[in-house]
Amino acid sequence: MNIPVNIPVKTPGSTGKPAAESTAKSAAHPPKVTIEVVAKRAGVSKGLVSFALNNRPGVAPETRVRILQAAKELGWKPSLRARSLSTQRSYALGLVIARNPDVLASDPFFPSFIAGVESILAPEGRALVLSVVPDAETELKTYRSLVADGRVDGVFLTDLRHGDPRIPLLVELGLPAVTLGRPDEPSPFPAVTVDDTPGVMASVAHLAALGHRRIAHVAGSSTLLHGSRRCAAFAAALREAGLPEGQTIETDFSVAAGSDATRRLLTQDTPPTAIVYANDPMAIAGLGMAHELGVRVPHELSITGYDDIDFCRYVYPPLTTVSAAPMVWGRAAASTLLTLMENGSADDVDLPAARLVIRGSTAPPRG
Amino acid sequence: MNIPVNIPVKTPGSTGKPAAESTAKSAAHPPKVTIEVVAKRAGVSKGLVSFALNNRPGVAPETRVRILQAAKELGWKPSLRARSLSTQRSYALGLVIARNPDVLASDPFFPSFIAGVESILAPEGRALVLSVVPDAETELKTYRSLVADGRVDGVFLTDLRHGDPRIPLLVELGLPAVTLGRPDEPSPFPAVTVDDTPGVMASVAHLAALGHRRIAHVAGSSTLLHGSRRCAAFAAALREAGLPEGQTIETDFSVAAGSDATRRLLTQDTPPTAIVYANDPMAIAGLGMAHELGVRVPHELSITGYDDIDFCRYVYPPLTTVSAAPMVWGRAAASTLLTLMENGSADDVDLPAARLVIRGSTAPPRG
DNA sequence: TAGCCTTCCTAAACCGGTTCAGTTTTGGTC
DNA sequence: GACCAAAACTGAACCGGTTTAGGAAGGCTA
Repeated sequence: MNIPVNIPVKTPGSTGKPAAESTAKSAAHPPKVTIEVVAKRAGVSKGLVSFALNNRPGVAPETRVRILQAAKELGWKPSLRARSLSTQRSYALGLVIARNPDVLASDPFFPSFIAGVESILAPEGRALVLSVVPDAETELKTYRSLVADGRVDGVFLTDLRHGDPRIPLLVELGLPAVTLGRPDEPSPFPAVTVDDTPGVMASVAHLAALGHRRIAHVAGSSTLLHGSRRCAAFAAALREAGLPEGQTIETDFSVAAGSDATRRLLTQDTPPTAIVYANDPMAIAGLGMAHELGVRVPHELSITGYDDIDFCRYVYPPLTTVSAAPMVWGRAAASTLLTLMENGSADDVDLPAARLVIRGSTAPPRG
Repeated sequence: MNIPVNIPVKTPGSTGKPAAESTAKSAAHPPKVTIEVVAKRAGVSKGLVSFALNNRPGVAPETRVRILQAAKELGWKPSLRARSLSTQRSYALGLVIARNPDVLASDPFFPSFIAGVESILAPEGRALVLSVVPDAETELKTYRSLVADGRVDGVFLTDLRHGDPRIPLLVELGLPAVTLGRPDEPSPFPAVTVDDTPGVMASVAHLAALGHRRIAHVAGSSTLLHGSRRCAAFAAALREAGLPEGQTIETDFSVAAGSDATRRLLTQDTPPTAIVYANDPMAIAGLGMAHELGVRVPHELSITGYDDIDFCRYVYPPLTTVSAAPMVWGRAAASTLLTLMENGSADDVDLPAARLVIRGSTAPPRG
């Protein structure tokens, strides 16, 4: 049953740490280049090398040049570990994700967000320490141990919740942070926000303009700030359009929940003619459920999502959705966090509001 | 346009590093608990505390107890940074992902894999350092700098390629690693594998049994080992079933490419009656394209995917696919890497072969 | 009682940077 | 030439552990 494909030459038990030697000409120990060696070469004390490196005042211009020259010749890079010990910093940032693995897997937000973060951190020589934990309790413990171990100098706070306990915790721990979105209580941390209200309102307005009167909402978890905010935006938009209150079903943002909610909505006596989903994965699941129930989209049911994930363009019909920009968000958050740590303060950043992208999943009702 | 929602009380510019003080009773400096303090309390030298902590021989049993007791009373945890400096280890593991952001975003493999990795690392006090880079060249540089900075003690090697340059690089750098899958050339590193051949072959066998004779393959990138292996398995399965060679289109695993490939296949004079996709996102895109072209699935076209991502169950018709188990993979890889670093060697692990999951997207042809 | 191991422990070096008190050099002013 | 301040630089302490050489105490053999 186990078909061997290209099994490499390897005697059992030979797997192991590769030998340290790399070049053939390694006669003795490859002499480690430390700040001492550089100092000697440049004919100065190691303290001065340190000064020159971190370009601080008090080093004569020509001496500085000589030192940097020596460092370059020797190929010296200061030891991050030694530097960490004396500066009490780790030159790394942290991201703790507390999510049900299923939800995490179907949500493309984080991969993109992280790609954005990395694009800023890498050139700065900062690393990203990632933790994925199963629940909120473990999450708090994780922050504590990240700080206790001095693993990170700052963190990204995503998936804000009402009265988020992480904010006082981080304050207590003295850990700088950036919040993705604005917390609903006083926070000392800079916030990077994308206003998602206009996008949701535009979705509803778009549906209303098409003639829909019974619009339902498959919402995300109301414990999450953006979940309840999108919910509020939905209700406000209905009022604004002069429509009656719509049905709302709260979910955990998972694909399975989106599917279930859709079934419940569509198997009623008077089903809605349009459904606004709080994220794309649920909308796609809803699309599947509609198919299964024989409800044609968009002719008998209009559907909108949120996020504009890659899939949207390629399901059928292509999904009308609201375009967020997680990569941009990641970049902004990383820049802000770096600024905060460097200057001791950073301004909030408001990214351009997410915009409605109209595709084929919405049409006038009973078309 | 910018609707303010719960803007917290905050004077501009007040954002900044939160004050370090946490408890009200912080009279003077909160006295840092170092190994010195513990040593003093236990009435021994700090060297001995170190010995006791790392339970090494040469400490009298009662003394050891006294030391550990003192440490507990003082709430002492050894400083990771200091320990890093003297042991030359970082107690962190690395994962470098080189992927087009689009592909990365639609592929739920990594989130799940990482969740699995974390479930093993966290209890061991190890952190995961994640890098997402745009291309293979940057990837190599990233490994170099991770080592140069001593950020990680070992790495996970995913998305193996033919004659993968990362393997000799890691050997040169002396960095322990675990490969996800077996490289096609000698490798000193332990491999954690899931044999994907049986799954692909089962897919084809299943389709052949249903009566399909024109089966096409939308393959992944052939530079990736698992891409070309699945391709080979596909061809082999056709031969085994006594079917003629099938059409194969190579892609980059992206949703867009899956959609395009499907259009090309279906708009031919004699289109296939079944398509085997190298991953689920492409299969789902293929499903969308089939709908768009008015080709009914599964009646006029059968479709199979690979990975069994969450979506599969919720699209319509639900997708027949091959179930991989990225979380289990993550766990196995993390365990193996830890073993390797502790013992200097670790055995290969063969995880149970991925299995075919039959759902609604496959049926006899021209039903 | 000397000689020799063990066992338990200490003191100090070490990892490789940063930082600061203080010394030497430089240059300007009267 | 004396005086002084600023600039340039050194030496040593420091971050907080690990590791090693070696010392003291105790037990065993001859």
